[in-house]
Amino acid sequence: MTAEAKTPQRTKHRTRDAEATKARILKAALNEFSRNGLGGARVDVIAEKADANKRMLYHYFGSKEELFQTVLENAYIDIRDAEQKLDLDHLPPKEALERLVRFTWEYYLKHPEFITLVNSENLHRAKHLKKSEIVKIYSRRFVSMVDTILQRGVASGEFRPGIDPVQLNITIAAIGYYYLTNRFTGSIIFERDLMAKEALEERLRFNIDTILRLVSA
Amino acid sequence: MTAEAKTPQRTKHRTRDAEATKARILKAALNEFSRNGLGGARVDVIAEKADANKRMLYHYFGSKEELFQTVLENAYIDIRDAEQKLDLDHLPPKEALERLVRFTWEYYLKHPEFITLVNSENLHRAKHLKKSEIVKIYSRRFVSMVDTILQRGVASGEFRPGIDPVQLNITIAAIGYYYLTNRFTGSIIFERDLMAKEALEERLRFNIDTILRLVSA
DNA sequence: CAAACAAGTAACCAGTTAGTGCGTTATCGA
DNA sequence: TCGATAACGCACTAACTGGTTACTTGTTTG
Repeated sequence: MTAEAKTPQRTKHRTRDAEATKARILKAALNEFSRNGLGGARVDVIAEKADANKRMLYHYFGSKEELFQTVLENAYIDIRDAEQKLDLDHLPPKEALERLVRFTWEYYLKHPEFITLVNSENLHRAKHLKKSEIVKIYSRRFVSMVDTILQRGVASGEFRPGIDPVQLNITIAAIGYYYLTNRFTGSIIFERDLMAKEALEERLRFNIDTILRLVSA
Repeated sequence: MTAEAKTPQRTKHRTRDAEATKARILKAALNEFSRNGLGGARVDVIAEKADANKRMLYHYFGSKEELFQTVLENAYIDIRDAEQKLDLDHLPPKEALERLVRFTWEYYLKHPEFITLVNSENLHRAKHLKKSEIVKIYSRRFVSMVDTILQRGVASGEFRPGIDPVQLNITIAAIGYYYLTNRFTGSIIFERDLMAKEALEERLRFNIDTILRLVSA
């Protein structure tokens, strides 16, 4: 099952490197948590995947839940950072919005772990995110991003006024997130492969269309 | 925590009733699975909540996974049945669509277990749903329902042609499902109580608007 | 009404789980 | 080079987990 997993040859003497070990544990934890959820993830498996001793995991992160919280925080920081880099303020409103819809879709597609992590966190009523101050700070910048696009669009007459940026934000996420998180049950119920190349492209086009129709004047 | 749980007084001699016991187990399982997911659910807890012996659970359902499959099947059958009862064919297309959006939203709101169950099933790559023939049959009727509305709307000139009923179906589900399944993380990130009465009403209005704008000619 | 069967129960088991106690070894500043 | 510190690892455990064994008790029917 994990034949190729122990990539770094298990030399008896690996040079000591706290940061590297931490990073390996974090990477393995992200993988295991996203694959099986917080409840289904196994601490022993994380340690093994990280080619680290379980004792190190507890030394650096304290407990399974604290490790989960760190992994979750990192995941949120990563997506928010990527969003900021989009630099939408220099684009015409319509193009900015289209680009955001496309980005959101492609990010979810490239990082299915993010979706699974968020699902797991909601199953636990966001108890870990509640404690995370850093995520709250990042979130504010994100919400105001869409707000700015919306305002510019209204000013130029392209968008209709009165749209709640939070509702728009949620909708942009929803139409991509739902499709991808429920891709397995969806493929059965709709009797088509939702993950086929053309199906994915069609969905992205549909989503851009949905959002533009929603905001158009 | 479960002070009032053992509602039926634990008389030493309860009259024997296989169907009632089965039903109690199923109800308790739905509760436990939706609260904690398949992995997080505990068989002992289900038995206790059902006020039944764990052996009965294995006698009637075989294993934890088979019990989960039954619970999941029942949940799908319930929502499909409710949808059929909407009787949308006798309504003008626009009203029919609005009613479907409203129904979907309210069903998710009333039955959060359904959402959690579906999430759990997707974490397991739909391995249980794959085996369920009955759900596939029910799904077909459901997809054709939206297709019919769409066709009637195009014929009357109210809707634009060329809309894929599957994409529309997915979108209707998505804008409600995402909001509700991520209500905990969402309330933190957007710094507002997404479950407040006015917030829910606003979201429903927004969703109806989104779908009508999407299909309008 | 007795025997056959189904419903129901308690105690138990083997494997797993998150978490630790304690000893070893590499690294680095003095 | 020495000794302090931090990285690392083995082996353990107490509690838990899904599943079972062996049994009792109620119900039905020839």
